[in-house]
Amino acid sequence: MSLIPIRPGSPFGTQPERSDAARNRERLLQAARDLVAERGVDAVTMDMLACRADVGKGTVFRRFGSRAGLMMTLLSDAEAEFQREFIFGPPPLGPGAPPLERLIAFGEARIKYVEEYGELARAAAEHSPQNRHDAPPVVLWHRHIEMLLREAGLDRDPWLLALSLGATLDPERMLHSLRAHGVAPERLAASWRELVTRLLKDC
Amino acid sequence: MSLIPIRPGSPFGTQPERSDAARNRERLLQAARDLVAERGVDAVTMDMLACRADVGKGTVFRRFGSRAGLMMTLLSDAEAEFQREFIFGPPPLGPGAPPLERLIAFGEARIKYVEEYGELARAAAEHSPQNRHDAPPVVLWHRHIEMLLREAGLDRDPWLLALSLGATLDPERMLHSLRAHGVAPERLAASWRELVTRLLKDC
DNA sequence: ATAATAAGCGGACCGCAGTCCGTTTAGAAT
DNA sequence: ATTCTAAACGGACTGCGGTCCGCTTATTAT
Repeated sequence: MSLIPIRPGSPFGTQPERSDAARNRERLLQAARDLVAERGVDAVTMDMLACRADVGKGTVFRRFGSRAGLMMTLLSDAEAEFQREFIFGPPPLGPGAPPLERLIAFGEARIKYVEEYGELARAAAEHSPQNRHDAPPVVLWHRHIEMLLREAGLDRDPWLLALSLGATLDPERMLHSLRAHGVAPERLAASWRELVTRLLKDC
Repeated sequence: MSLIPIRPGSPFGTQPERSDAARNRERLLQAARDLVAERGVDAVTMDMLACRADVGKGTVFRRFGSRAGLMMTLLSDAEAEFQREFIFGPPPLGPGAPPLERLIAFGEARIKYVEEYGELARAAAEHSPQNRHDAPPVVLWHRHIEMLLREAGLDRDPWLLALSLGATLDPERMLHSLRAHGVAPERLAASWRELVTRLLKDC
């Protein structure tokens, strides 16, 4: 399902999960989606979730590891879809277009993603620089930007430059611009376009 | 003392703090510095601080408002010094040099700042997008970058562009590169130089 | 000196994320 | 069907940041 397996599911040799575990997982995911829908991401507590799903608290943490892990799980379908699009999808986001256009499209797609899932994404990164910067999806985005920079001929430490560009697209930061400062998404997109266009000029 | 008054001190008409309050503030700051020195920022808890300073927990929070507030207070001298340097100090960091050189110097200074105070700065921004992005010093850095961009002739939404550049210099992010990935500070500086140089080319 | 008062104080208390460990149970082996 | 065992479970417990509120005390006015 996800291109990068975010949670438990099924590495290879491992036997399938027990039936009660599967049932509880479904109950938990359903309850989590309901709670997020009716109260907002930030108001959902792990106790609340355990209670609503009618399981013990230990079960919640066994399943998701942490609050951030729960949020990642809730995001994983959207995340997988996003990954599919920029890896296999049609240009300009997917392969086929020149790198500058792909970069621009990548930024625009991220902005839309943050508009829709920003709160979840923020909660999925909270309380751990490790999760924030080295979670598999983040590393993948980073590598993708780095690859596009290389393709565009930017050979001076593209890894760090990709980190800088990634910082611009950070969910918390963009969310803050959008919500706290009322910046229009189109303006964010225009600024991103301007930024990468200038960066890649004459390479 | 600080150019931007970070904590309580003395707005104008307010009478000076009571003597016992002053004494407790000194005790708290001394205890906080000691604890940070001997156990590291992340290991210092508010209870621990209250206990070491021999005051009640309520007093700690009355003084600093939150853990982040405490860390900001511990940073305020270094922060004021940094502000002085890029506002009034000698070029290329201070006024007098061309904007590109000032930008480069600003990034370099921030990198040194993070090397020295990164953990404190990270802790000062934790648990609140509000504090992270709209704290007075952050706003000041942002304005400074924006001003330099304008001076350099970059007139397409310099406010948002400054936000992007600021994101690159974010303490948590740089700290993560430095510590978790072992990136040398000189490499960070070189990447920053490359980034802003390309951005300001042909303006 | 005494009284009045507001700032300051302390620590019990709360909510939340995350852990621990004794108990239950699904599913395999016989 | 019975036994076995490892996975799963549940909820009491811990640690931390942060709040609340009744008590204390420095300071000012009389």
